[in-house]
Amino acid sequence: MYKFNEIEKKWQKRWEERQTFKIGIDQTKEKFYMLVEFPYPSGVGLHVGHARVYTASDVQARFRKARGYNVLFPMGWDAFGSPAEQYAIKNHIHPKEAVQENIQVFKGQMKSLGLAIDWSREFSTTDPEYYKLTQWQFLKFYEKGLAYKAEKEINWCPNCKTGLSNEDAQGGVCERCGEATEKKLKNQWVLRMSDYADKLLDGLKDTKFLDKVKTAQVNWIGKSVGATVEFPLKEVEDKLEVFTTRCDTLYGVTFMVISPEHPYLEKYKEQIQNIEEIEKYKEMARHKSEIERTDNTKEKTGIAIEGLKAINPITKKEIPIWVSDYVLMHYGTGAIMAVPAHDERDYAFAKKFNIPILPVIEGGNIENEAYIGDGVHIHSDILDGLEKEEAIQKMLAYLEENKIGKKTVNYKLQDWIFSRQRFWGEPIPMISCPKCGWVPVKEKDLPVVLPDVSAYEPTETGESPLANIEEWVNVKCPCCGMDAKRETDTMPNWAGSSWYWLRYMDPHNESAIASQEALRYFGQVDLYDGGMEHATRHLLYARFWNIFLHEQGLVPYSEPFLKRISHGMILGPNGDKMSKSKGNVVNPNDMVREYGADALRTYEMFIGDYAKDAAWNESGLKGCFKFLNRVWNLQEKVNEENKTTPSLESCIHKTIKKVTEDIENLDYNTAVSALMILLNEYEKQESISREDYKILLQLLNPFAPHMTEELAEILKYDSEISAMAWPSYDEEKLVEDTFTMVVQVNGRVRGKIEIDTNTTEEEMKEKAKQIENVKVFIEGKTIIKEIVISKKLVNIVVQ
RNA sequence: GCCUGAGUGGCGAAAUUGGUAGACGCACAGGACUUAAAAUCCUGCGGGAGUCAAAUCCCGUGCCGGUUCAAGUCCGGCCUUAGGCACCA
Repeated sequence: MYKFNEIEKKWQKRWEERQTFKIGIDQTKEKFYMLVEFPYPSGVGLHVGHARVYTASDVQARFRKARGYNVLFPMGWDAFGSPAEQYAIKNHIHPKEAVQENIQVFKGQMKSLGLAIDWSREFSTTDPEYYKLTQWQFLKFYEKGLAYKAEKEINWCPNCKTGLSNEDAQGGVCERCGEATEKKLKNQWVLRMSDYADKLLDGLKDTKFLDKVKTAQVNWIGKSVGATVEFPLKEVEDKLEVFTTRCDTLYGVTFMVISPEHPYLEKYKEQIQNIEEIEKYKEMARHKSEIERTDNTKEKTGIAIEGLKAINPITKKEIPIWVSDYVLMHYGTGAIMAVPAHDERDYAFAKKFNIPILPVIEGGNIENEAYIGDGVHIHSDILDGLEKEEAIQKMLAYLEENKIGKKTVNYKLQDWIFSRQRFWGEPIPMISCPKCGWVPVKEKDLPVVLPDVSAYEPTETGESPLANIEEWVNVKCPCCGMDAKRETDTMPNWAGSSWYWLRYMDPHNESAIASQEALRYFGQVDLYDGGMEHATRHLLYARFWNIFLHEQGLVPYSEPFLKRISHGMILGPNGDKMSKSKGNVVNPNDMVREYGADALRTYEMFIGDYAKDAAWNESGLKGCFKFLNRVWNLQEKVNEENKTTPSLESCIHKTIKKVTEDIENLDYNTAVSALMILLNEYEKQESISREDYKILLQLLNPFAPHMTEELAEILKYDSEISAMAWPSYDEEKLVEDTFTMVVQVNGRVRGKIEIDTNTTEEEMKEKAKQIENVKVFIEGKTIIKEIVISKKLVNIVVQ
C-alpha cells in the first residue's frame, strides 16, 4: 500500500516551494483561463461538494497545461456580505477577523487537495486595495449617469433589515433568510441596468453558455414587444398611458386598471370621489407580502375609481378605471387596458365585478372563459377580418399616424438596487452636501475604508449601522468644503464579484483594474464553472458590469465569459441535500486523512455525470483508493523497454483518445473508467514497458497528481509529469486486427464470431451463414434481405 | 400554467451517425491465501425457462402506440421527477 500521506505532503510542499503553478504573461503560448466561482469563506469550511468543483477545475487546468497552454487558474475570496457578518455577530468578533480565520481554513483545505492554483494571484474582495477599485468603478458608473439615487419601492427584508434587488428577492422571498419580503419606499442607489437589457440579450449570441443558462437569462430579461397607447381622461386634461402587446384588441377594451401605487391616485385625489376607500385599499396592498400579491390563484380584488374616467382613443367610448393590485407598478406603465374577452386575468376581474365582456376575436366561448387563442378579428371596424399579426401592424400604423400611441419594447429586467443597509460591504463613495447635493469622493481619497467599530448589527430604523458612527459619517464636502455627510449604505455583495476575474489577470496593479497588456493577453474566461443559482444574478450583474467597462474602453472584450457550465451537487448518502442540521455533511479533511487527496479526487470525478447531482458513497471512494493502489503496485511489473508493448498499442491509443476527449467534454467519469480499463489490460500482462506505464501515469495525473508524480520519480523518467506534454494518439493505431461480428436474423442476435478486420462484406455474409445457431433460424426459409454493416454486423431477414 | 432537462440491474452509472443494452465501479455470493481477521487475488452476478453443467430460448432501458431489417437512441400521445419562470399586460 502506498503512503499517500507522506507523498501528498511532499509534492504539495514541492509545488509551493518551486511555484510550479505560478504563471505570467507569455506571448509565445496560447492562454487558457479556467475560472471557478470564488467561494464565500463561511465558518463551516469546505465540504465534498466544493471539493468536486475545485477538483474538476483542477483536472481541466492540469490537462490544458499539459497540452501546451499557459493556464490561468486563480483563486480568491468573496468575503463581503451577510453570512460573514452574521458569523461575526454570533461569535462576537469583527467580520474582518472572522473572514481572515475562515480564509485560512478554506485555503488549507484547498491546498490539501493539491490544487494547481497560482496562489500569488490570491485576493479577497474585502481587501481595501481591492474594494478601492470596486469603489472607483462605482464612480465610473456615476460619472456616466448610470448610478443614481432614487426614492423607490424596493424589496425589504424585515428579518435582515435591508433592501434587496429584484434578483435577490425572487419569488418574494429573501435570498438570505427565506423571509417573505415587503415593499418599502426607500431612497436607494440604483444602477441603470435596464438600459443594457438589449445588450445583455444580444451578447448571449457571442457566448457558449449552456442552453438552460441562456434561457434563464432570456426569461429574466423578459423582452416583450408591444405598444404604448394613450387614453385621454374625461374629467381632466391628461392621458393615461398603458403598455400592451395586443394593441389589435383595442376595440375590446371595456375597462382600465391601474396599480395601487400609480401616481395618478395622488395627483387626482381631488377629483376622485371615493378616495378614502381607495387609500384603504392602497394600505392593504402595501402590507401584503409579495407572495400574497402575486399568487394568481387567489380571487381578484379592486375598486372602481369614481370621478375619473377614460376615453377609448379608437372608439371614443367612455370606460371606467379601476384600481387593483394585479397590476404591477414596476412593469410597463403601471396601468393596463383590460380586454376581458381575451385575457384570463381581465376575464376573472370582469366576471367578479360584472363588467361587460366584448369579444373582438373569433373563437372560443366567452360565456365560460377568455379566448386567448388566435383568430379573425370581429367587431373591430378597420381590423375586421384580419389575422393577429396583420391586425397588430395595422393598428400600430394607425396609432402612430394619429399620435395616440407607438411601438414600444418593454423589459422585465429592472434597474439594479445597489444599496444595502449593512455594515459589512463596500462603502458607497458618495458624500451628501446640503449645498452641492450628492458629490463623489475624490479619486485620490479612495478607498473609503470601513471604520473599526464594536457594533455592526443592523439597526431597527432601516439605516445602515455606519450611520451611527459620527466621526466617520461627518466629512467636509469635497466640492465646497462645508459640513457634509457620507453615504452610509454599502454595496451588495454582488459588487465585488462583478469584476474579480479581471483582477486575477494582474492582481497587484496599484493604478488600474489590471494592465491593458494583461487584459488583452488573458482576454475572456475560457471556461467558467459555477452554480445554477447564479444564472440570473451574478452572471447577469457580471456581464452588465463588463459590458459597461468595455464601453468605457477599460477592458478589451464586451462579454467576459466564453463558456459557462454548471455542476451538480454532492448529496448526502441518503440522497438528501447535505446540511449541518441533517448531520449528513461529509468533510473532505476526513476523507483526505483516511484515503488521501488523490483517491478523493478520483472518486469525485468518477461519481457520475459532472452536471448532475450525486449521492455520496464512501464505498465508491474505497473502490477508487483500491484502483490507485493497483496502479502503485503495478510498478513492480515495469520492464526496461522504452517502447509501447505491441499487444497493448491499440488499447493505449484508444485510451489516450478517450481520456483526452472526455476531459475536453467534461465527461470526467468515463475518463476515469477508461483508465480503469487500461489498468485491467496492463494487469493481464506478464510485464509492461516503461513507456506503457508512463502513458498511464500521464493520463491519470490530472486526477491523481501526487501519486503519479511520485511514481514518475521512482521510475526516473526524464521530467516531472507536470512538465511533460500530454500523450498523443495515432488514428491508425486505434484499429485492431480482429473484431466481433454480430449476426442477427430478423433483427435478433443469433451468433457472434471474432473475425479478421479486413474481411469483406461478401465474406462477412458467407461466414455469418456458416454459424450453427444462425443456420437453425434460416433453414427452410427464404432470405429476403441481407444487411451488412462493415466491421460490425450482418442482419439476415427471412420469411 | 409556461419553458428546459431527466427517467436504464440491488446501487452509482456506460452505450459515435439508430447497429452486441448494462462498459467501469460499488454492494453481494463462492473460492484462494491466513491460526484468524483485515488487505490482496480468482470466479460469478438484470429477470425467467432450460441443463449435472452447458448450449440455447423468452422477457427487459417510465407507460401506450408508430416508423425501421434493426429503437435506450427517431416520431406521436401520456405519466413521474428535478430545475427555471410565473397576475409581466
